[in-house]
Amino acid sequence: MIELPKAYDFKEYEEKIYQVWEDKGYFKPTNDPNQPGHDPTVEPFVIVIPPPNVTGALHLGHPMFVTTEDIMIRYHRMKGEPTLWVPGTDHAGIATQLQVETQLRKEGTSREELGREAFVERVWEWKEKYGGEITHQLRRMGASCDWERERFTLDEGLSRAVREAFVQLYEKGLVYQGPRMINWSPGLQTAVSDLEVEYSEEQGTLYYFKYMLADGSGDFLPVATTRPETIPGDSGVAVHPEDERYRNFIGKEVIVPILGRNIPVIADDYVTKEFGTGALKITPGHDPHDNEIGQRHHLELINIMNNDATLNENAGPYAGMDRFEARKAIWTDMKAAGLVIKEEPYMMNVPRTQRGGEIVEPLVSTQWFVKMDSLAAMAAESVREGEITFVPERFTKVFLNWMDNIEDWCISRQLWWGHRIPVWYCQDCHEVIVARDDPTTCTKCGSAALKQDPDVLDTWFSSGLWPFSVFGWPEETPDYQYFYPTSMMETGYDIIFFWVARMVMDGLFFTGKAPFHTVYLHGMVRDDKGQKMSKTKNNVIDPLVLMNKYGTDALRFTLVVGSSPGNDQNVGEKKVEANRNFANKAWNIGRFVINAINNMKEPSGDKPEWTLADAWIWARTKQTVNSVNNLFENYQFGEAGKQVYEFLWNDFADWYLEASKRQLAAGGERSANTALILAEVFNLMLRLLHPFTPYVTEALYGYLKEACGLSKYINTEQRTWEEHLIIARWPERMPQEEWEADAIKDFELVQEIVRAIRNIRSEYKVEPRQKIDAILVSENKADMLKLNQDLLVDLAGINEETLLISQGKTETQGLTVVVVEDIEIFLDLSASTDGEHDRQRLEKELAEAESHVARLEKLLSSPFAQKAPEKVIEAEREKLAGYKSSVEKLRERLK
RNA sequence: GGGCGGUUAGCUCAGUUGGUUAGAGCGUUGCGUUGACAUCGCAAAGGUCGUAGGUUCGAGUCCUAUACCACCCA
Repeated sequence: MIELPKAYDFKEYEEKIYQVWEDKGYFKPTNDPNQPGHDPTVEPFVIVIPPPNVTGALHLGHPMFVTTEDIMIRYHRMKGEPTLWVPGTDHAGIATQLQVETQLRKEGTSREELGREAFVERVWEWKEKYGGEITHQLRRMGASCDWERERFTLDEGLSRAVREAFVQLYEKGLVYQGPRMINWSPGLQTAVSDLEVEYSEEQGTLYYFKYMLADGSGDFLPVATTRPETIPGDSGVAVHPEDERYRNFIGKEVIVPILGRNIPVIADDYVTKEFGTGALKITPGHDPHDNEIGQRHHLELINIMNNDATLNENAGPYAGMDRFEARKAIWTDMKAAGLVIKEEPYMMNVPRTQRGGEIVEPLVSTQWFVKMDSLAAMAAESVREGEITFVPERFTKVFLNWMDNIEDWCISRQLWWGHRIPVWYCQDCHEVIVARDDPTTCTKCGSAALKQDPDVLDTWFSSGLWPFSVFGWPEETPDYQYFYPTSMMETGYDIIFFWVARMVMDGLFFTGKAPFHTVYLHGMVRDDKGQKMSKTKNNVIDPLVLMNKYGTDALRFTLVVGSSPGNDQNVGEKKVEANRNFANKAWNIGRFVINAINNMKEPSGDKPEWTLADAWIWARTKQTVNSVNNLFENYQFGEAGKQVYEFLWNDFADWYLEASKRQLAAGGERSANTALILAEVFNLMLRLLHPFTPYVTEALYGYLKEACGLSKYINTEQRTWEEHLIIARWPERMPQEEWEADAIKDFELVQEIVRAIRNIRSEYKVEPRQKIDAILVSENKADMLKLNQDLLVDLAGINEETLLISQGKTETQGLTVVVVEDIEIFLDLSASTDGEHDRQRLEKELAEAESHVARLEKLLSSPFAQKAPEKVIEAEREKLAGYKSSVEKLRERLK
């Protein structure tokens, strides 16, 4: 006999269950292409994980994506499809390098002191030690991915893919090296891509000063800037060609303050006349817009900055100063020289690095770039052609807009941790060699004096290849052939450009195929007030804390239920607690069901009629199964989870379980059949719920299966009992049958009657235990109610001995009446009744019913009755009839 | 400047082919523990669905305008 404890203790189950799943190999795909008997025609469902970075800083975004992806994976696995979820992590160049550098600093050393080789070795050691942390947590979250296929972006195979990709791009002229304006991070000492720069609105100052004319006339052009330290790099001053104020300055020369160089005044309609003074200093070396203007007007490009953000010799007297120091110094000097007009406070957009947050310096530097226009065009076309669809759909536009306005991608990083750029420079003949395999001699002059480019590639360069590199590309492995292209890319909308865009471009370019057909983007997780979580706000919720306190299932359910795709999600501890309660509710429903099976009596052999409650719960079960299937097919997981929740709690537990108690006690076939229905409905619901809350459902399934197997009276052949729920068959749609609508309608009427009586009991403060005498009078429903009088007795606390259900008038003197449609319910509340109060209540009910009658009569005499579909009109007519008979009965009572 | 999302109960949010009394969780109020569940049950209060127009027999749902909030891109 199976007996469950009173409450679900997730700590007892989670780890064990995960271990069983993994040991049994359930995470591995069926129809494995590496095994004999593989059938290539069966389409698999495949997700490659958006690789979290190895630094392993866990946040709620992780359980968010794990839950969403795991739901899809478990659903497809239960549907019997070959299902594969490939896990892995990326090497996160900057983040990881920073971690290790911090560690080194604590040890009193540095990466420079260690040297490149020793440093990289240290990072690998670090990765071995801490890199498993994040994957360990993914397991805790219940991620059912195939750990034997786990990948890391710096693995040998993936590194080969990166090299292959680089070389191919180079050979096709899509990778080039050159001096271009990039974003330089002085603290990290590396270039970063445009996407890695974030702009923050910050209070700054707008400095107004004089650009003196070189002709000695004493005239000047007033110029405003937020960055006076870049003045030494100025090579022109621009005004709008139609600006009357400055028209006669165009073509003249002005003198760079302090440095005394002469530079031209040019006209360009980029200049906004209304901004500042309407005259713009042009620093082509240190501002992306100025750079463009500079190119248009062939202005000199002057680099005034060193890599550590100090000024260089081109800055004259300011050489050696830090950029912010120089800002003060030059302004002081200009004040002294009488060149300053004024300063005013100004909100400016400050570019900062995503990582570290220091101010990024735009400057011209020699870096490697990927030429994006042709790649982006391919990606955009693929999306426009519908080869890739977005869920929610609105992200299509975001994606296309980015693709249509793409800039070349700076892929070199001045880091040591990452994929080294496969480019060698011959020290003798200066030949540039780009190769798949490390060359030993120069291809041109044969010299062995080769030096590899010191830089590494942007981490995202390898992430873009991830959907196929994980399968062994460029090798045509069985995995690659079978599992690629994948099915689904699921990730947060914040990285649509980082990952999704690059994966699409790379997939199309390198494999000729879109890497997935669907992109599902989830929203950001915020705190319970809708604030972005951040360390500075101190509102970060640690998923581990939640999981330890409420269990994994509760957290998973919280993250996905009650939100819709692509929308941000507020998470507070209260919600997780509520869902922990739901897991416990499911547990206790299971306890009850299993207990019912344990106590089954030997059936008499007669075929039992189904009760109304039986018919109703089965009809509702089918509705739920069908609806959940629809919702899953439309990626509406939140709504699907909610419907199962509501079915289990409101229909199954609150009503059917209560109704079943007497049926179970009845013995014979009635009892046996009730136990079977309980078991079957619960079984189906466990299956629907499993993708959301895998642990508690798996535990319950095990007990249910065992209980059914132990019962002498359950023919276990009637249902397939798969060994574990994780691989149990998903409940497919069940066609609706004729009887269902009536069963639902009748049961709902019973529910209404029960609720009405409960309300009266509550209103009149009748003790819950006290049975009350009742008479029900109904012309049309008396027979149905008689059949189901047990329900009224049990659920509404009616005295079974005295209950009278009749079709016509009976003696009801002194009884309190409640009306539900055409049913009059007379209750003996003589102990607590109050004539006046009663009258008021009935008048209130009458008024309400009358207002409905009036409303519906008006509606049905309006054009609605001609134009609306017959089904809708009929429903309204029925309602009207119900209210009309209520009104009639109530009026009679009030006479 | 362009774009996207949001505005529904005290709070946080659902509400996907428009169907006519708008839902949940939490919170609040009242009652209740001898076998599924106090991690609970029963009941109650609480909403002119941002505003103004429009389409329609019918609008929280579609269209237009507008206000506010948030985000993305430049």
